[in-house]
Amino acid sequence: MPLDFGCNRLQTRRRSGATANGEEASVAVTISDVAKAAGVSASTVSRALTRPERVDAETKARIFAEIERLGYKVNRAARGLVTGRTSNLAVIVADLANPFFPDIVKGIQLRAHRRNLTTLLADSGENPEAELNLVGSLAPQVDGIVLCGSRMSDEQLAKAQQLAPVLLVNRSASGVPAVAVDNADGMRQAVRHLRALRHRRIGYVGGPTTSRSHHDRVDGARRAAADNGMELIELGNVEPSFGGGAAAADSVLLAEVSAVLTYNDMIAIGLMHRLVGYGVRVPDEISVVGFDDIPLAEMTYPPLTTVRFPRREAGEAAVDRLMRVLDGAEPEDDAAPLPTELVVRGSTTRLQTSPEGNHA
Amino acid sequence: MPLDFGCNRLQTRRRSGATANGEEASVAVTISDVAKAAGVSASTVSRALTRPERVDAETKARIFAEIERLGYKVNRAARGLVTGRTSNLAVIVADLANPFFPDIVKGIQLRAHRRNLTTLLADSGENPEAELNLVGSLAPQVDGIVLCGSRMSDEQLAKAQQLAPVLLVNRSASGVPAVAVDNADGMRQAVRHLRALRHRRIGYVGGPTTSRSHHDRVDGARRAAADNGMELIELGNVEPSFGGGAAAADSVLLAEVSAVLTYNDMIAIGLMHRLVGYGVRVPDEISVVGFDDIPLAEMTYPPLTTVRFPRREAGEAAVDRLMRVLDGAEPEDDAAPLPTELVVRGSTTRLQTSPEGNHA
DNA sequence: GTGAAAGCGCTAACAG
DNA sequence: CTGTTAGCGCTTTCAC
Repeated sequence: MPLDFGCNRLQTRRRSGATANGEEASVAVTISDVAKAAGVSASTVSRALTRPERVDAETKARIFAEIERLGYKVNRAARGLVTGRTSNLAVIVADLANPFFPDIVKGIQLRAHRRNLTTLLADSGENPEAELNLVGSLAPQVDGIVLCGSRMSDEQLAKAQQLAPVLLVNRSASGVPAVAVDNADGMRQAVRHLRALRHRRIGYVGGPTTSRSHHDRVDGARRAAADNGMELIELGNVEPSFGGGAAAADSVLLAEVSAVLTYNDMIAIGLMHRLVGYGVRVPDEISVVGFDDIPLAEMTYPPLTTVRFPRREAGEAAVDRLMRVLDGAEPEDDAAPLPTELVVRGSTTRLQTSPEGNHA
Repeated sequence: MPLDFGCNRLQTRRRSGATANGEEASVAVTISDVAKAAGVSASTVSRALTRPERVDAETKARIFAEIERLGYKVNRAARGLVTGRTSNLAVIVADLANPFFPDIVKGIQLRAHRRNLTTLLADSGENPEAELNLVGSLAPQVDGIVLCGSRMSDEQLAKAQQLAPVLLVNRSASGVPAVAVDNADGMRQAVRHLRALRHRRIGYVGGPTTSRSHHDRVDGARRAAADNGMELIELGNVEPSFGGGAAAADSVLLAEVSAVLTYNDMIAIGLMHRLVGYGVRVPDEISVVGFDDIPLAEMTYPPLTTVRFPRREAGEAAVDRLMRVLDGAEPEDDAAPLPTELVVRGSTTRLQTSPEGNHA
């Protein structure tokens, strides 16, 4: 654990004698500058900021006028020092470049901003150890940490929890608050969709077996297939990436299914890409369905039918939930999972009844 | 988990008697805890952390042992309060979901982490006003701000600069430090590539006219076309998005060019998508070249020939440069622009000499 | 080489 | 309703 050997010198930016007309005010106006200008004490200014109702309306007006004029901004670090609340929120994502995450982060920021929280973002590079280290170094500076797509083991997660209040997005572990998404239901919708399009024998290309959502998804698919009297051929597990999807193309073809479900969009896209390379026509010869509805999904050719994962909503829920936990709520009061939703685009089509019914 | 002793409000997380084997250590060990444990004063511990060479080796060893044992972490907010340095860096990006930005952010984080800086990330949603507001709210908490793809006007930028040291990535404005990328040279390489493939009459689909990089790119293309005796047909300007590219397809076809350069990859991808939809074969009937080399570029069919924009490097350079500025360097000492690099993939091909030389 | 003291900007009792 | 006081955790003179 690398210790921090502090920084060298360097000057703070300082105010430069805020003149009467406030033109000169350069930076770092403090609460006592405001107090002096408004002819009150620092505590009154502080109170005006934190408990406005306990301050005389007129005084308050004067204070806010000065705040405005001087361009005063509270120093959150100083405030945090005394309140014990940093008003900072850390977000750790597995890989920022993975199109799955940005919208979650945006959702988090949206809510955080609304609650006057600042977000510290870090990227673990899919590395569980790095992730835990990040938790360690971020923990002291934040009120809580949102882990998106955490790769940590349950033990590591437990350690992380000792360091700071933690909230999981799309992952679950007993005793750790989380925001869940209804993955199984998404798969159910996808299967039902294929059923409606007359498919009966379908494939499933799985994702990382270590991933909770993989299990939720495959279970959902199995159950739905059974419920609809369909045959589900499981085609193994691949990396949840473009390359992983491409690699699955042969198995898909070999399985002679008329449609294939995938763990996620990246797999679906890689798969379609390879299929197209083979000269297989999607969706005429084979329908494919993704999961997540990442932005890419509508840019492929044909556009991908997929299940929307409510990313922004999950991000928003994450900060709401985390704040509730900080305010003492039970981790157990598990809210209902966020709903998923099938998005039909061009990569699925109705199966012809006759086996050789496909003509270009 | 959150034990709330009678104390009405939130309690700070506190230590709970770190035992010899350090298992109990919960949180918030302070410098004086360490001092006490090591039998020295707080200032000595502080010194050991910030100026190790001024502390007796043996004492130091004892101190570090306790730091380790107790799991002490410096409270950066408290340190910042006295040093005037927050050790925080803000990054504001136009749109996190734009695949162009994540790698820049990663580069920034990499360097920031190495320098023991924490990154605060914010997304301006492409909105200049929101961006300025973010600068305002982030400024007091950071040592400097990196603006990636800033949408602010020069005036807004000037205001921002009053609030905190600012550094621009891939944008320039006089008096504002920036890390530049050699956009013009990238276009030169692209044009040269097409020339080598026998193309003579090529198109250029432009991006936002307000964007500096658009101008650099189109200028580079013009100059290179002239230098190589080629005809460059400018096909107007579109949104730098998938949709913008698709919208440009008709103009491209009408222009009867054998190859087309685009402002960026998203445009190129949208364009190819639409072209494929029309039944136009890429690259056999028309070659297309993107710019940026976003991850998507190698996932299209065919994979996109493009110019790599050194995003990670730009991010790294950004924090280096910003720190140098903070240490008093001149904003003018403009380093050389970062180099770009042509990446040849499948969307360009050699033009047949005979007009009807194309067979599938 | 080390400790004592002061204070960064702010909030939180507690008086008044 | 408002001012005074104390102190959050840390660094930094300044003595010793």
